[in-house]
Amino acid sequence: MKVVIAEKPSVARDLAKVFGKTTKKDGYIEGPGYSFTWAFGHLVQLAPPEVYGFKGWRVENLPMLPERFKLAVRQQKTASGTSDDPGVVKQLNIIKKLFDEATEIIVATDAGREGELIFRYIYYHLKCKKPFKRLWISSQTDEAIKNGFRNLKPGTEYDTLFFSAQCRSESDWIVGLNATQALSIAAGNRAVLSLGRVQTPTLAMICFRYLENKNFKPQIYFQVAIYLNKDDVGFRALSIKNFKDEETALEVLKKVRDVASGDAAGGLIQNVEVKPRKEQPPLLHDLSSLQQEANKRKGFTADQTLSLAQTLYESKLITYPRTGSRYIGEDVLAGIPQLIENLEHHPLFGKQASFLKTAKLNKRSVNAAKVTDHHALLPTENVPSGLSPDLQAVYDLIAGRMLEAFHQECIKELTKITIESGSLFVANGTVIQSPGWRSVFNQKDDEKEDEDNATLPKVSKDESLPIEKKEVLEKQTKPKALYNEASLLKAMETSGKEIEDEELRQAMKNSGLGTPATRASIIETLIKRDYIKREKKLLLPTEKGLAVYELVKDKKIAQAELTGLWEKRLEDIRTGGSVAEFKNEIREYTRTITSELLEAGRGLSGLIAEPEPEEGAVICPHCKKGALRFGDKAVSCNGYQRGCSFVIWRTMSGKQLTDSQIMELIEKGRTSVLKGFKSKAGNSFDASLLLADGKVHFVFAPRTEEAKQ
DNA sequence: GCAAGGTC
Repeated sequence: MKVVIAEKPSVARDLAKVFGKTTKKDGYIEGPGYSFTWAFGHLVQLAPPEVYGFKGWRVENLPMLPERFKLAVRQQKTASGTSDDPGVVKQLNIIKKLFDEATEIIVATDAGREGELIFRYIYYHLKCKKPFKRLWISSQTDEAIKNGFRNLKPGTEYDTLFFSAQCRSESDWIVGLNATQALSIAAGNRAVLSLGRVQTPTLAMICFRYLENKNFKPQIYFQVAIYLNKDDVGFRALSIKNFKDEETALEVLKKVRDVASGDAAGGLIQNVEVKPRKEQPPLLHDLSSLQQEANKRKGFTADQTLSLAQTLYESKLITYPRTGSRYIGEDVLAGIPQLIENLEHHPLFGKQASFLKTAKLNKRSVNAAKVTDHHALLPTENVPSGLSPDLQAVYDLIAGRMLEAFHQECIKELTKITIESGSLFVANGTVIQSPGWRSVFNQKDDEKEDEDNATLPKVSKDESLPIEKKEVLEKQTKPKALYNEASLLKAMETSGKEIEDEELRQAMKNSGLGTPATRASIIETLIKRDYIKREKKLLLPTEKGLAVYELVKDKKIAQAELTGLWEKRLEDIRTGGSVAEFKNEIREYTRTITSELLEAGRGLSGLIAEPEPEEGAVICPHCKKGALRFGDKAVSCNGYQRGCSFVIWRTMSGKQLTDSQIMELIEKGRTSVLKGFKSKAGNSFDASLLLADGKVHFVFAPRTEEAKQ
């Protein structure tokens, strides 16, 4: 029997379908001659530092540079700490059993670097030795799948891809964990001050923009506006020049031949320029553009949108959401007319669907070469009903975008009228002649220029019009806007470089910060660390975030370019370049940044405030701070983290345990230490949570002999 | 108690 392993259940199902009759089993699907199993993303990952004996967060451990990395089962967090995720363990056992029985292993994880890593980590963790073949497809249509199975590649052809993936993974571990511990320890170990290749440049972007905005000195300038009229259609024209001081503007104003100054038609039309402009429809959505749109229109956070999209995906209403491509291939295009027809009764854009059914489809979003692991977001053939408003909103953004993307161009007419009246003035106007794709949502332009006239009358050269009013306008230059989630996601895609052009932005994506699947969680991490906060729609740095930024802003770890540099090297490795060289450089860099941060981070200690104890929290009598909560089951003093040399204890019932009672429980083996450890010195503990007689006790005890005195 | 990456 051949065993096929996919990255996720949905792909395994798609593959199995092609082979005809299949039976669903626990954790895999059985078909004729094949079994199809799956992972759920990374089931196996790099082991945490403790596994190498790096206990606690201590200077002596740094830098942590494992010679050979170890793998561990993905962890889950529970009230009593972290442990192997039972769902993952179960699936790994199923995979192991299938691999053991297999005559051939076929790797069908996503066709990309991380897909390769997902499989290899599982394979090496299970100590499997069987050779494997690789299925490499970028589309899940029956034809593509069949073709892929006819053209399986030897697994070894992807060894260098694995090496590059492994380097990415290990380098993020080494740099991220060491930098995080170094900064946190230096600042007094009172809070986690995390740093990483992606999160720190992201924080830097937010802080830089915030400071730039705050320190912006607006320049005041003046413009002269005149108001003309023809056939009862009024419009406004502005002086071509801006003026630094009001006096000059007033002089220009004075020369304007308005009606009040006795000139019945003092505005001489010097020139009329009419230009048509075609506006292509937007591309189909990828996750990032969906998140941006949902943030702009509905105020959803990136994280909310991802989770709503995941729900729609699990309900089989939309295609795979964590895609980074905004294109589809010809094969998918074949199914689009049906998808459009399905929307005919949609209350918002049923009409447009009906129209599009008979129109020629715009092929701008069709480009198989730009489809990577997954194609752009589309609705599926299933028609939803009774969705919650939020789910419906996200569904509508995806379905509506599909209509837009295949719709016709929007044709606009740009008119520019130049008027002479003492000096030169210009009136701009935009008229939509054929809305095309814009009729789907009937949305105005994003950047509506306030200098534009909604309507302009027909005027001709050398005509003279009355000027009904004139005035001096005082204006200010504006700073760049603070980031919100939409603009931050956009900036992350292009490493902070501002690129308006959609296609150019697509091209830059490969060197962007993070991936579509991880950006939302990066933002959430920065919030969790108290580096940034949401204020209405804006993302603003906190004091802590700014302090960390100040400290690291000139270091490589805060530069978006670091990712670009790594990517270049990883690509070298994929094509056969030296792995050892890159690894050595990363280690060397880690040594440098670790010692720099240990030194520099000391300046932060005063800035990291203690969190206020929560309402009803247990207060440690020694350090007078609130104890940590483990769900509703347990609390524990976190004294050793904040320099309190005592760890305190209380049982659930309020009964105090003495040191000797604790020792007795441990010695009798009736207690298991869930967190921390007991030292050989007897009553010296690092433990904070004990289980005895099936009851949870919170035990606070002196950590060392010295502390007891 | 840490990274970034994947996905339920």
